[in-house]
Amino acid sequence: MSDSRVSSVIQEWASSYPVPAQTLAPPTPAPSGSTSQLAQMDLLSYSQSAALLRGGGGGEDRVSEQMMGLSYLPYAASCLSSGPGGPQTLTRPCVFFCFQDFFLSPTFRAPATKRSITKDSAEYRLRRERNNIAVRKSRDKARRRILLTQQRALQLQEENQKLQIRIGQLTQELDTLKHILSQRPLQGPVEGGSAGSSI
Amino acid sequence: MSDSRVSSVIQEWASSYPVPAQTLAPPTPAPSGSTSQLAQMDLLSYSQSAALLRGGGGGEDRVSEQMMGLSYLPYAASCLSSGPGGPQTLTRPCVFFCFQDFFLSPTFRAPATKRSITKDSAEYRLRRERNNIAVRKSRDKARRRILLTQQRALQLQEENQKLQIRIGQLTQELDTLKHILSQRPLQGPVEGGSAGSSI
DNA sequence: TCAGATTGCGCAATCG
DNA sequence: TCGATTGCGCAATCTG
Repeated sequence: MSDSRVSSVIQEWASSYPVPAQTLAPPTPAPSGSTSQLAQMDLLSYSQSAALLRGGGGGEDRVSEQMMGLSYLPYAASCLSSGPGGPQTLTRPCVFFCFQDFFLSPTFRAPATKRSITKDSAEYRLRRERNNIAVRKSRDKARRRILLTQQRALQLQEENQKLQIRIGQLTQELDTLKHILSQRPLQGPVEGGSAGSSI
Repeated sequence: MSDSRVSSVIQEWASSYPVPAQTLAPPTPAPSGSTSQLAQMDLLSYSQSAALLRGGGGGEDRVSEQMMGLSYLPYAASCLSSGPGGPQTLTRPCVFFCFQDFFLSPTFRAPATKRSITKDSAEYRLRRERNNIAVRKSRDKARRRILLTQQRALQLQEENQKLQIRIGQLTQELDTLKHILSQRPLQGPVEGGSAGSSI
């Protein structure tokens, strides 16, 4: 059921020793043919692409537009996770490749916090459950946000129409008054009323 | 950005998300009931809740609001879907109930699509892969839609401010004209003499 | 009945 | 370290 992608050992190592992708991963994931589409995505570190996707509205649009037309095409097999039991293909092979010999050496000890991460462990289940709760919470939040935005757009549109109508009324009234004024000579010579025409 | 363009875009958007006006009202804060909140969700059939969630924006808001406080808590076991192999509880029993005798009768043959559904089968993998593609496509679409909605809301807000300013200008101009007219007798006072203020 | 489209969910990676 | 986000796959369901 669970599609574990990267072997847990490597996962531990990866999360424990975050290596700047741009420095250690001269990825160049062989942008040949079928894998090039994902390769583009990989050229951006997660933080970079995430920043584009989240904060920068325009940026998000740009990146999205680039991916939009192709992102739902089947992933290249090399980018897909292999079977749950089979050997895992790393998403960022370059990073791990360089150091896995060392980190997988017998002298290397995983940090204490990572030791108990086994799919069978209670620790793992606890973490998973906590994350699942966080995910549900986050998605609820997102749904509410989207809904509020939609409602706000609708309200703004309605208000917009009302304002347009109001402008039409005011304009017409203004025209009427201007017409009346144009028909009424300035006169006022009676008491020297200086009806200054300010308009 | 011209009004018409924004409006048309909004119209298009609104038509794809028809939200009854009354549902836009602020959601009622969910009557306090600890267990009733999830239960209420269950009382809605999938199609009903789906209709609310899709078409009725406000409805989704209501339902979501009710669940919001609890939805990210761990699901009760009874709320989880049964195992893939286990007997499925129909979400819309009313519909199928009426006909299940027929469809489950010996003379009824399970459709070909159901026969070959094994996780090992190529048919299964084919379907999964197609669905994965569809999912990616659908989510891309949703992302774009959300982005467009956000952008439209911003545009409408800006346009609204401009309209407000315009209304202020027109109102002031109107007041000025009215003032002028009030100061100016109804013309021809020389021979008419009846200078009645018409405004 | 069928195939694509949606949607809720869990997992893993990553962010903050 | 831990909750919050996000992309993804799965399964159930909807839709035309």
